[in-house]
Amino acid sequence: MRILLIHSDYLKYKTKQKTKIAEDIEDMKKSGEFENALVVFTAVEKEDEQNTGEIVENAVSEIINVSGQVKPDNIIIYPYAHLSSSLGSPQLAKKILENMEFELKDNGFNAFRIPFGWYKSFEISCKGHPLSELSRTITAKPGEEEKAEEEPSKWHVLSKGELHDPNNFKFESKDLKKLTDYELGKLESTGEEPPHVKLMREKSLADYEPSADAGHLRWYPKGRLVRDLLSDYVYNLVTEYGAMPVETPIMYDLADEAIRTHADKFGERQYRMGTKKELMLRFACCFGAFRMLSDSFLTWKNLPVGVYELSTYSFRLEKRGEVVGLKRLRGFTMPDFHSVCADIPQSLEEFDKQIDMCMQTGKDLNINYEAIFRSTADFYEENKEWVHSAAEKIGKPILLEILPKRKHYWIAKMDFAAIDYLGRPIENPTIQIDVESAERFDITYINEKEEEEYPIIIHCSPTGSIERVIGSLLEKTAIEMNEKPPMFPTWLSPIQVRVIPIAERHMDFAISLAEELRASNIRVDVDERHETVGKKIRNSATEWVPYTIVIGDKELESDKFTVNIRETQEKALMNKEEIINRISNEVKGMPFRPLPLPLKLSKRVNF
RNA sequence: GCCCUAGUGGCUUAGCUGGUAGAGCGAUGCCUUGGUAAGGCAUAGAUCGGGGGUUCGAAUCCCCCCUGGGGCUCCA
Repeated sequence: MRILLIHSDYLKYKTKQKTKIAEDIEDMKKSGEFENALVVFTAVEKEDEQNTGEIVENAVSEIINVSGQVKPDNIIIYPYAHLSSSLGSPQLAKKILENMEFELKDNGFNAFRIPFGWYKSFEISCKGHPLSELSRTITAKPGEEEKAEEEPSKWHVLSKGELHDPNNFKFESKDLKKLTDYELGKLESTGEEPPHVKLMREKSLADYEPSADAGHLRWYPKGRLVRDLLSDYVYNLVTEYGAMPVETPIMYDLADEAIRTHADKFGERQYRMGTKKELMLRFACCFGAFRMLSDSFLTWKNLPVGVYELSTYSFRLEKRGEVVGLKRLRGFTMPDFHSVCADIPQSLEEFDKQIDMCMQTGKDLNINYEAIFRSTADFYEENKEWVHSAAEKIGKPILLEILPKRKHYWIAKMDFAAIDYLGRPIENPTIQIDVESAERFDITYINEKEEEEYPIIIHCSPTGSIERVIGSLLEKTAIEMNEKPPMFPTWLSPIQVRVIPIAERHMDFAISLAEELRASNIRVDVDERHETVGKKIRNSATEWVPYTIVIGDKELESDKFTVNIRETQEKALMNKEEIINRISNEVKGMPFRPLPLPLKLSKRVNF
């Protein structure tokens, strides 16, 4: 509930015209005038409907509090819808306002309620003292009993078809142990900053943009390249799986009932725009995908069918203190894949394939995932065998959460998490079986009996957000720092080969070598600055360049080059073909994009 | 959002209880044309996060705000 309190010399009002939701009133209530009045403009909001008693109580106590300070003769409850962008239903709103009036009278105040649902003219004279204009947001604190009643989830470790108590399980995987501790709230924090935050800036990938909102990043050319490569990777993966890439708007009109209901599930964590139309920014691709699917004609022959979109961007108004680095953003890019399945059995088949797809990304990106399977108790009981076989696909113990009752739109989901340097999970891929949205968005298909039916929808993000993938890769370099030099895999390295000419006379040769490598789809650059070889080698290393080639007199004479290999820290003698073959082999099957930077380092901008 | 903590050239930072900012890296210029993780010299670059206050005088003390980090809570 939103209220605006005006302490006025007088308030005059007159009803003019009825609206559809107008209450019936006696003639004497059609106009009125009140002196020394505390006018409480009030908007009842959607969320107030959960707990009307508490809302009335809190609103009244706030009004009494203010009136104790300004000492008005009258308190006027004035229904004023324009204070909120998320109004509750008129019937309930009226009821709440009536109760407020009653409570105030009961407390001995001269309270009066202005008629609801009429167009009214009014005139108010604000006193203008410091407390004469106040606004308040009234919320119902969640009742203690209500919280206590909610049954907690049951946690297990599922290993080789058997359930174990997480508190006594002998963990072989440190990562699963950490994930379990985190989920059960047992993880102790060291209070450090995750190392990827520093790395993303140091490597000129991304940085905070203080002129935007918190949690929105600027991406420098190298970072943009890495994002694009990962996007290409997911695109190739899901299209191979059969998904159809689409693109949908990033904002939606909350006047649409289905959009509004789906959006309201997200609560305060969304961006809303106070434009003429009440718009929200999407927090996932669901809105566009569902609207597209509900407008398309589906038959059982089409199913299962999937649409895929890379959400550049999704927006979530995460709480201020939760926004950190690449791990949790307010604007992020999420591969979002929705597949429509005829029924539960078909959705389980799809789920299995999507587990394979998520596992594949772990392999391709070389990120270790630990898995959590979550489902309602009902779903688990009915599909125990399938759950266990799905868990088997992970090939190691997983965490299992059984929720006593369904509280979200999904009945079963699997989340995959990477573990960061500080031992905390970064939630990456996810698969969810959604049993609510088809009906809400009126997505139907024609079954074999020619009847219209609601399908099951699976949400899947095979990698999780692109930013989190980059974050996980950076965290991994920090974790492995002592075992090997930090770097990206070659296919993701913004610069794959650096050519270093020793003196001026080696320049032409170096450039032509670079151009030949570039022609073989290798991202190569030339450090032709007037610096010592030692310094250029060092620079190349701090930029994590996998291959560095020094060109001097010897190289002009022979066809062999001395190549510094970052991964093994070896110096190898290779000819041009060997270099090209080695790199092509290393990046095989992975996307390629050309170097989006000047070939010559002297031309390069320092971000 | 709440609690704790921090903010000094592009980056890393020195600056004790108030006296008007010092360095390294980087950048630019000159010298060096060199063989595998920092060559030498010089120059430029700072409204000390912003606003207000206390004071003869504030990077330093006080208040408000912004931004970063950590914690709580939360991630349908």
